[in-house]
Amino acid sequence: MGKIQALKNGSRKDLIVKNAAALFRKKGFAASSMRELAITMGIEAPSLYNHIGSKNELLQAVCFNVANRFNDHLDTTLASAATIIQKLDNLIRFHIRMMLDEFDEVIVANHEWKQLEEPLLTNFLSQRKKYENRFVMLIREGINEGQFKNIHPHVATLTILSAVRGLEFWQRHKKELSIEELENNMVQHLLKGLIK
Amino acid sequence: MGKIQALKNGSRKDLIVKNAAALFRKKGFAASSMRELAITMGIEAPSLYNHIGSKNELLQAVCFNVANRFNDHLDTTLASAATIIQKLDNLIRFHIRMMLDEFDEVIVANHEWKQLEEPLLTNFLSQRKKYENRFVMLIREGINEGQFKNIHPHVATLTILSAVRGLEFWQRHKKELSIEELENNMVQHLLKGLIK
DNA sequence: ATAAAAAACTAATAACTGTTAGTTTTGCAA
DNA sequence: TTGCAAAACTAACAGTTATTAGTTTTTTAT
Repeated sequence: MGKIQALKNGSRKDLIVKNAAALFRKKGFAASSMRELAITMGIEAPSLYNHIGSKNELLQAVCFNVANRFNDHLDTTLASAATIIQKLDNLIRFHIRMMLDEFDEVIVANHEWKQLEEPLLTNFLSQRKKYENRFVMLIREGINEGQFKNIHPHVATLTILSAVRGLEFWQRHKKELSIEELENNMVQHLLKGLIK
Repeated sequence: MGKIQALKNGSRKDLIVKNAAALFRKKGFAASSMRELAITMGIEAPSLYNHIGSKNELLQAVCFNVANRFNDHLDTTLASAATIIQKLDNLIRFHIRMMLDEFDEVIVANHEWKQLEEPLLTNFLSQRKKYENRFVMLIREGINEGQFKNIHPHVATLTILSAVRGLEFWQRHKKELSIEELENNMVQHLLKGLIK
């Protein structure tokens, strides 16, 4: 068997991580075996260990890559000169695009973080809590400035982030709606409501 | 070791299913072992098989119990004399209460249905699709009658159902808000929006 | 008290798990 | 063409898994 093909940009390890994300999403982390992952690469399971350290390391790579992407975007958005509503709009749209563009990775990070090992599990959870708190503060700011309704900011944050996460089930209607239309529909619903 | 204690109402099997739901929620189905489950019952793993047929049967019980609860409630709600908005309000509040009251079971059904075996996997998914379609039709009806904004009804359905499912992360703020206040906040956000 | 049924136990198995050690093959640079 | 590093291979392991078979204990009903 010949060597596996590398991506144009990225090491062989990156390709393994990408295939792992796809496999973990379909079957779940614990129900996925290294032998199955090896098949997607066209090699034997032990050969994977020329490129990676362990199965758990693959999950870590996926989860923290996703976390970093979200954290970086939140940094730049909150630091921008946009209005509160523009910032929130921007954040929602970014979450939607991440769900669609990095489908496997984001879903794995959302579903399988429980299987991370300490101290990474604690690290991941505290990062997520911090992210959520900054989101809450933005909404609280909007309430204080009189632009948002007096909705409990934790509830509003949960509602928004969860609604977007639900896009993992969107695949069925991809053709009916463009990404931009999808974004507009969700943003309108979450910001202005369903009732006329 | 004596016999395990039965619930006041319910067989020993029901208690096993209940403990299984709690275990599966905490660790995930595939990462949970029958030995761990046996420990929660205070017995040895093989003794479980005096009451149940297989590990997978436990997952089936959890998933289809939840599905039946939701289907039954949807039946009665849609058949009621309430207005469209009242029906939708009613459905959202039921989902919220199910998330809080049947925490373990609903989360397991939402997360671990992938591990169901055929033909039950297909059965479960078609039930869920059917449920979702009836939800979509209710919203479409509201749009046609001019009560709802012209939001793509599949998107609105996804937004509402996903937002509520996110209550699996709510535990942290339980004390700050009563269940009724939580319901009111979420319903207002999902029906009337965040922006004033 | 006794018989029957329910439910616990111990021992064992075959399949599968992630991972290692050691060896051979491959592909690129000289 | 040759040498070397990267990356594949085979064989194997120690541990865990769900589950079965067979036996003993416990509870229930008469």
